[in-house]
Amino acid sequence: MDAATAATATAAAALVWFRKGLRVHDNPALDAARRSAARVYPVFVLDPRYLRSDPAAPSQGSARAGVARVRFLLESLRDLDARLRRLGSRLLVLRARDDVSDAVCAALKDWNIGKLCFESDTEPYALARDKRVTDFAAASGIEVFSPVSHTLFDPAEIIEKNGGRPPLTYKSFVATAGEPPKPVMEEYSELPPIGDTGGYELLPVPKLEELGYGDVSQEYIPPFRGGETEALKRMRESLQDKEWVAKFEKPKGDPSAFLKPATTVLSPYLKFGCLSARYFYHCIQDVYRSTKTHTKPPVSLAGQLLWRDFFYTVSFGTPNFDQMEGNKICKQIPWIENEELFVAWRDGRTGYPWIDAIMIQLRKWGWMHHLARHSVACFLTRGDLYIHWEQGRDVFERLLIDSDWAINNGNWLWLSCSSFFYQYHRIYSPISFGKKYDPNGDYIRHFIPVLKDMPKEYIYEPWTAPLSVQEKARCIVGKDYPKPVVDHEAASKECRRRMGEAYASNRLGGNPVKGNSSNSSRRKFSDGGQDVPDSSMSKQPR
DNA sequence: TTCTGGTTGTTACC
DNA sequence: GGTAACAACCAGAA
Repeated sequence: MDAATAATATAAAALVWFRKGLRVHDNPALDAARRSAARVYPVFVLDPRYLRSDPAAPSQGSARAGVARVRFLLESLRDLDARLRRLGSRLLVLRARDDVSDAVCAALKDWNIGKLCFESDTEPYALARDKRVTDFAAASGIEVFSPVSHTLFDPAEIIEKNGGRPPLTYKSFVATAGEPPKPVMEEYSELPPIGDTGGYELLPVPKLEELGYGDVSQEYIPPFRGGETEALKRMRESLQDKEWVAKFEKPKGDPSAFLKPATTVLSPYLKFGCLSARYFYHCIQDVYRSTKTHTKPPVSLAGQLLWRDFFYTVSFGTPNFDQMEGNKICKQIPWIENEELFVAWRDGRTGYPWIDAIMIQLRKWGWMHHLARHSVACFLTRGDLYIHWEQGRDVFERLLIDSDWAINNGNWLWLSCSSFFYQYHRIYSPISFGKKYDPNGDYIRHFIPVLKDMPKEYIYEPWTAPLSVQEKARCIVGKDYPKPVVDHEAASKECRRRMGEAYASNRLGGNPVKGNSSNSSRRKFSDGGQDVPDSSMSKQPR
């Protein structure tokens, strides 16, 4: 159903189910509810599976989310509640006993809801959850309105426009997508009141301390506060500097900048929907209209929002997108298993200060610059350790405050040269890449205090410092700070060799017996086989 | 079948 | 701050 039809339908009571989309502006689901019902119940359901403390997890938080992201979520909910209250409403925070969908269905029934409105969500977990609710609604005669408003475009529409498959390059995605719809930005001063909530106990948004994660050190508070209010303020501040916006080129940012990050840091707000991607996109276009020239996609600021939609679209149209096995766009690579090396990477103890500082920033802030993410992802996978990208993906997914299923998986596929990007001989140096931006090592000194007195000559390679220098800096390598877990020169060389081998066997792989070379120009999406290459391209068959 | 272009490598050299 | 060599990938277009 489109927005206009939704608006004309009337229902006595509507329930707006917030999940992502934690905002009032450009919120078509909320908009449809307020137009069509005399009473509107804005609901958020706390998911115990997402929030329950897990003492066995490698850092404070739940099994699925680190404390930084949980804090960001709670701040966002408090802000949403405050904004709804200014409109004469409030956020109804429910606690699911087990399954979130059960809690929603119960509320729909208990409050005699005639219309359910929620933002469409394309993640597999969300699709399964939402289907349980929409099935219940259909069986109960409850009208459902579920608009696309998390992304610029509707991923399903783009796939259809592209002939039933997702575009696999950014360029073809942009060509297919065209211009995004405009945001819904109508101002209004009040919402319909909430109705009778019966015997429901209405609790305020819980405090982080109430969730049982123990004492959360002040050290682990990221410098970004959650919520729509903060999102809009941050966006306006970023867009105020029109020259900066017009000249923005993503690959040129400084990954070591942390006091004033080189990007907008709006990603966590987009992740939770505190900021509408469409509103942001259109505000950027306004800035472009006021400047003589501006950068273009893929590197421009607007181009970054298109990247986001690109990954949403490919992830929606690719079965098993979040794993190697059964994923047709993913190279099959025999990654090695090495718990010791993996834990060293995860906990920021590789002995490479640039890598470790980034991983510590991740644990403390839940955010790092994009290129910093590249450095550590490359190091874990095809660059040095040759460990499975899914293991790194899990660490990022849990700890990042902007952790986003489609984008996180997409970037790990990219960085591990498993999909999208295939130039595996391009490897980030864990020494020179950071040094290029921050020769003094201020970033390292900030996140790894034990190295703060190491002279700049050695800060990226402390194991090369003479013992007298290490003693003077009160940092003995091997005691106060680890020795490198691998030799980058040798490890990266070996990784290149293995990647070459893996690629060759992917070309040979699939079903060389069944494969029909006369057919090979047609891309086969329906079976497991990849096209059979010209034998002169291949190494020895095995 | 062939060609082109691809957000974000490093080092050496000018 | 620019360029070439390094070794050589793929999807999409023609």
